[in-house]
Amino acid sequence: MTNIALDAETIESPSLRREDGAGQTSLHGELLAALRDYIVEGNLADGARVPERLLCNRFGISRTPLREALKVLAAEGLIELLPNRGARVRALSADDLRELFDVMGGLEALAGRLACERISDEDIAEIEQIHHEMYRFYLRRDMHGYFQCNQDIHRMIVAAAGNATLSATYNSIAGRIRRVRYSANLDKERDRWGEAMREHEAILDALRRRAGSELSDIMFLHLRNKRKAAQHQSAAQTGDESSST
Amino acid sequence: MTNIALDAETIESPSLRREDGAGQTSLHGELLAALRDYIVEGNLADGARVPERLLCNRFGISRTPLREALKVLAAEGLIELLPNRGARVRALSADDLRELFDVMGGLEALAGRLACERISDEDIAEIEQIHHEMYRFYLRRDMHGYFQCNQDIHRMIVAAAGNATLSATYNSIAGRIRRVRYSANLDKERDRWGEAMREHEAILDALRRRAGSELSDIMFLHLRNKRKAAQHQSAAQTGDESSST
DNA sequence: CGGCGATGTTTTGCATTCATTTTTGTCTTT
DNA sequence: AAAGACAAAAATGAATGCAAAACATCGCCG
Repeated sequence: MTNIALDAETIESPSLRREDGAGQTSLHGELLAALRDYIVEGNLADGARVPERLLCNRFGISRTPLREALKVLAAEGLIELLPNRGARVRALSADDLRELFDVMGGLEALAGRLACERISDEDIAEIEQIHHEMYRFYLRRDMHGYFQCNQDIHRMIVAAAGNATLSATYNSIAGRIRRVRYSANLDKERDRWGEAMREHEAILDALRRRAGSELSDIMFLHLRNKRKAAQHQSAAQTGDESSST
Repeated sequence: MTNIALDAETIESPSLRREDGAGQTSLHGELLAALRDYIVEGNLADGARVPERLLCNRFGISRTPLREALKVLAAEGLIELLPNRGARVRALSADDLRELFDVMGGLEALAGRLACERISDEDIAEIEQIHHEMYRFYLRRDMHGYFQCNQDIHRMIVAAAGNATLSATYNSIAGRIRRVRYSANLDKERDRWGEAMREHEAILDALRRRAGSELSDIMFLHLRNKRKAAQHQSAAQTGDESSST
């Protein structure tokens, strides 16, 4: 009776692990997360239509729960629904990226401000530790490690804000941005790298002093600079590669 | 063949106007908006279960599109889905309100900052006009008119930020907050009223000077004070009414 | 008399079905 | 040969059907 028998052995059920141990994971929630990852990880090209039938087989479910998940993803802004023409992966225009980065900057600015109000010395110490680790990666020119630490720090600041609504909103925006590939050649932006390190120093300094308003500014500008770097690189990719001004 | 004939004349189709004129309104979108309004406007009590069958009749649709809309509203945070136990209207705890107000403050702070970067003199003049109108309402102690202008100003600043993603996020958060009833006896908070007016003066001043960072601070603190007022009042309502300290 | 378990009803979640719409492929016409 | 028209095929959007879970009612036993 299952729809699994449709195309014989088409089914790999790539995700959808039904771990019922701790959290009640209500197929819908699982599927939603799986499908979101599937799209965020770039398994579908920009603007491509979302193949319902295929995904149904892929995840071993019928169209109803899949379509429910699609509506949610559309509300999140990850895909768009064209009436009678199905769902498309939403391609991010340069303007969309500008918007997303700025909103992300606003949310991080808020996170910094709130974090100053309630962060403990221990949490600051923990962030400092990651920061030093990140610095070592920076000295070693280890992009991957640096990037990891960088993300951890930002995540920790958002967490330190103690605001679940903020975290959820932040994650949603971050997920949408994550779709774009900052093809790892950030090496070209060596200057930016050093600048980013200095900004992180300033972030830590403001955090230590619990200077909320100040940290808020720094966080926003930090993201603004990140945005500029991303835009610059994006332009360099789509345009000619040689003209580095 | 319509399912309208279910319970004879039960159908009033309270919303769901199918205006096909300009925008393609894809039943799903219509239903989503209608259902959101239905809940935001308080037609269902806090924590009440969302009656699928009833709403299907109410809107003249089957369970499938309704359930799709419910998933989206759950993702938005307006309702919560309990596995195998349907949807409940999400009751906002004091902590939820704190979070929502702070996020709203962060978003308005961002809106102010961005608005300073790109707002035109004409738009500022327009805001000033509303501001003066609001001031007249304030002098006349006309709560309703004041409140209307107030909201208009905040909306205009968000719009002036020129960031659709920000607007969407802002509207989502604002919608969730709107569920709580600031039962119109804000009169009790006369002091706060004057304070709010002064804050709005400062907002306009910063906006005129395009002092983004400064405006950002003011906006956040403005919302923070609003939050305090709301919390204070909420406490007064749930607790004893007489102790106005 | 109160707590507990069985049984029938309702509700939920998902699969399936059905009516439209869109898309594709072919054929005709100029 | 290109453009348009038509028809077949597929996909979409919504309704309905069905198994399982929750809920309620009632009888049973302590």
